[in-house]
Amino acid sequence: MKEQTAVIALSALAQEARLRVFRALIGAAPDGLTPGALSAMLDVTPSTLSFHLKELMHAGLVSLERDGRNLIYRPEIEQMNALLAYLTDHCCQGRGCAPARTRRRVTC
Amino acid sequence: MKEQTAVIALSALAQEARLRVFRALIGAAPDGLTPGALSAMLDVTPSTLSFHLKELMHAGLVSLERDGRNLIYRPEIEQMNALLAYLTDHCCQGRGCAPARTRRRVTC
DNA sequence: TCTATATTTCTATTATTCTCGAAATATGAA
DNA sequence: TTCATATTTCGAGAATAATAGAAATATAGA
Repeated sequence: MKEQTAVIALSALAQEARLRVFRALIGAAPDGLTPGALSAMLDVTPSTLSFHLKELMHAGLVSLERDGRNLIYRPEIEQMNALLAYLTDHCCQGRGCAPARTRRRVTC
Repeated sequence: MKEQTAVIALSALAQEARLRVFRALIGAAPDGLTPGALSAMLDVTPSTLSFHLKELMHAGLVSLERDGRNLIYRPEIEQMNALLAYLTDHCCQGRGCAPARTRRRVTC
């Protein structure tokens, strides 16, 4: 992962409403959630929610599928895993500390 | 980890200069680095660097020790691990996806 | 086609964050 | 105690991000 990509992904998560949205999507994976459901459960106005979902999309952290009248957002687990790896890579210059010896990955 | 703590930690990392500082400290763990060394290697003015280090301290992502005339900053690995866990917990409502079956942790 | 529902885009306002020079503080050494 | 080095704090300007109402768009069904 490039530095700029990581900054964009971290910025997307570094906001209360967006972090709630992302975690709600993680919890609802792999089914996903509609903006309407998210708006109701997180008490965010539709236009504000839409703004935040766009940020998460731009960061590659969520994906979107249309199902008839409904839109379904889901978390992009691989992007999340790439971000986690970026944050912990090269720990202790590779020597000694047994970084990433056990790795946190989400597989769904 | 509380939501607010996670937002603060993510905000601390969601900025190019601070992400570079944090990763430099991860790479230099467990020895740590002085502000002078960081300022030189990352080409950030001392006052700007100090502002960013304060943000990272506030987020609990780095710690500080004085050694005579030098200050030594180090990454707070446990806070980082807590953040990684917060981001991936409750994936798929615990069922099915084998989340965190293998966990990314940095141990130094 | 017309209507209702779901969601996004636009626009303006408000709020927050970043940057860096200058001044202040802390330490060790002469 | 005076000086030099290292770093932080202060302050103000510039840049970026968040919010939500109103209008636009897209879909499905009557």
